[in-house]
Amino acid sequence: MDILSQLNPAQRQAAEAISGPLLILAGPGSGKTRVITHRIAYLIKVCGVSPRHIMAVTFTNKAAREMEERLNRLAKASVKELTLGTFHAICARILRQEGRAIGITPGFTIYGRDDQISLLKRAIQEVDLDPKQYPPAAILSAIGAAKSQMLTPGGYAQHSSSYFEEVVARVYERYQQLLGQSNALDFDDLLMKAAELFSSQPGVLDRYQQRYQHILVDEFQDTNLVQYQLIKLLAGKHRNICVVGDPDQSIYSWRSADLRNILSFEKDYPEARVVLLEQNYRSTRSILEAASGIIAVNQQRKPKKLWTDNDAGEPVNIVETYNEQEEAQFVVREVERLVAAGQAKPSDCAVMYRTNAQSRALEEAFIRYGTPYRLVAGTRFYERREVKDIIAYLKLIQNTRDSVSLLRIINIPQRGIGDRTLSQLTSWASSANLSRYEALQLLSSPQEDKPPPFSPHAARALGSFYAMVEELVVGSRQLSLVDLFDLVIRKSGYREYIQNTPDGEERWENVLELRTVAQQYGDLPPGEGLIAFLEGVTLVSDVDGYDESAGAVTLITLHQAKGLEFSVVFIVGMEEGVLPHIRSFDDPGQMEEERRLCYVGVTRAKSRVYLVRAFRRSLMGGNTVNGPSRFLADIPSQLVSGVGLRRGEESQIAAGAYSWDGAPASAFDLPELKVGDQVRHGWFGEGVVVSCQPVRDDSELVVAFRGVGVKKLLLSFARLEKVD
DNA sequence: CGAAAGGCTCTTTTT
DNA sequence: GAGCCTTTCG
Repeated sequence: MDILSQLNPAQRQAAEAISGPLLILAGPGSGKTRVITHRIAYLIKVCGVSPRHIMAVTFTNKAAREMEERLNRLAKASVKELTLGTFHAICARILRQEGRAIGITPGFTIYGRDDQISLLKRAIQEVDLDPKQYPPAAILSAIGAAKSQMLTPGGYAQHSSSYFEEVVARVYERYQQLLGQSNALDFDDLLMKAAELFSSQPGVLDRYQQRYQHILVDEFQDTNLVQYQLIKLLAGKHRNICVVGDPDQSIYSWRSADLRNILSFEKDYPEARVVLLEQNYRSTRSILEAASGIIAVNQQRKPKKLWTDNDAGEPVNIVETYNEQEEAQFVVREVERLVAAGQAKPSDCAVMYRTNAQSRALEEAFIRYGTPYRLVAGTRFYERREVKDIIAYLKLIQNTRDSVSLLRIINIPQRGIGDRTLSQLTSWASSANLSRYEALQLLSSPQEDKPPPFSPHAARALGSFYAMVEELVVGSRQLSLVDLFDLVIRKSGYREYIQNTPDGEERWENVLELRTVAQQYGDLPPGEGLIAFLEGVTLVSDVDGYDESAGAVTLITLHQAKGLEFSVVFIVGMEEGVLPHIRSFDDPGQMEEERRLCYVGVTRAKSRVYLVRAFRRSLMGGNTVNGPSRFLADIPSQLVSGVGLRRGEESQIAAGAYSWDGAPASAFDLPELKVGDQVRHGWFGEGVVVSCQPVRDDSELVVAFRGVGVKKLLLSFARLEKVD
């Protein structure tokens, strides 16, 4: 049987070139995932390579899971021994195994973004800086950038060339100390320490080089320097390294992803073969050409010629609405229309946006219309207070030095351990050179040479907290994860506590949902289950939970949409300041990235694309009027059809293509209106003009409609009729 | 010590 | 509009 028989010639070439370095430049929809899975299956089934000797790195856990499923089907062999996962997950595994060699305890805790921020706040305070003047988020991103270039605090300090960087250097150093005291590694440490391990321990490196005869990296355009170094080290012996990417889909530069990795690849591996995958199997020709029009404007790119055998399909729809509510309403109604016409199922449709905040208006509309939807990220399940609390308990049990978790829950539920007691504990512990938890331990044992500073009341509270955690720690050694979970709830009194807060029942439900997650680790031995669970909940990404079979419309950020595909794609917020985002305006490089983001969105679509913008949008409380996104102008006009466009743009519309609120689509003469005039609206009925404000080249009206209420409308858009 | 109220600052994207 | 922090009061 020929595993590769289903591939086109270029794909086949990419799958077969198993020895030596290989760079696959894969356009959107070109069957990239297909190539990777077939390549691995080919390695295993045809070339007889043991899965043990293969490492495949994906961008998300979900991608890893899917690849595993596909391989199980394709190779019909156990791929259990395959090393498959994200850089972070793979590095965490390696460090638990080998970290001792560079002073890392196997039971380390992984700090995610929120933990990082909270530890960073403390670090900033401890070097006597004001967290208000130096926002933790800004410092965190500087430290992250440093770590992605493998700069230690010392190394960073040497390079620092501005006052801010000197500040960062000081904070960075303290922050690393605090991490060490907590026996914790942050996200970026996972990569950096793994690279450090391999650079400093030739013996360890040698073993791993021996093992990984074949290495594959997906989404290579979004790797950063540490990640590049890691694979360079690992592939150093066999040099069978295959990287797959598309420079036009590089959208993570803010996370230190570096497109230069693709250039470096050809330099570091001069013998590398390059395969281009240019045939698109996903999209209609109109969609592909529209996307090409958008991306072609970028200067920093190699032109490439994507093509497809698919039909031209429908034009790309450009839609203007008045505000984000109407934008959302348009989306929902259009979905309903497509569904009713039998042209799509809800699950075929996705709504994409630049920022998470945009999902709110959409959600409200979906709820109001009763149309099923699924929000990919936003749920942010693991960011909920109650979920974080329980996880903090479990983290503390697993690693009692974890100061972030300890401080989070030491007084939740309230145990009478207030700020004062806490700062006493902190200074007492640090003067004795102990972790806070060790200090608690000392407090409850009789031999004290340093008298603890606490009031009897506080001492009792601390003592009973310590006793509780100790009991939980003991439990963790013998109980299954779920039993431990229940013990935590019982001993802490968390259920009663959370149920008495606002939205208590809903919060409790979330705790139970977390419990269900914990159940999935039931077959692991006690300690291992806990570590695996904690690692799982820390390294999850939002798309990981995304289930395409849910039968609902998908609401998703453009970033998360990378790698997915849908029949029908709505991109909302096609406005200057939103997409492209305002923060990219003064940086041409960032602007190019916004353009790539738009390109990623459009190329997710198989058959229909709607680019929707709102004339007015509320942003952070305020209101803004945004012009249409510059990207819209870069789509060849013959590929476009407009809906609900304002006057002056109507010429582009295929006449009568769409009338989305039942208003007569032909009434384009703008009536001259003044306060007090009677008007009729196709939707709201009759009303009276309350105010009339000029906005740009237009007028914004406030109209009181009989039996409907007061509405704000845009003159050119509302299609009002004057009633005499 | 803790709850409640008021004031402040941000809001890009995320493994 | 929300979350976070500080202040204030009981």
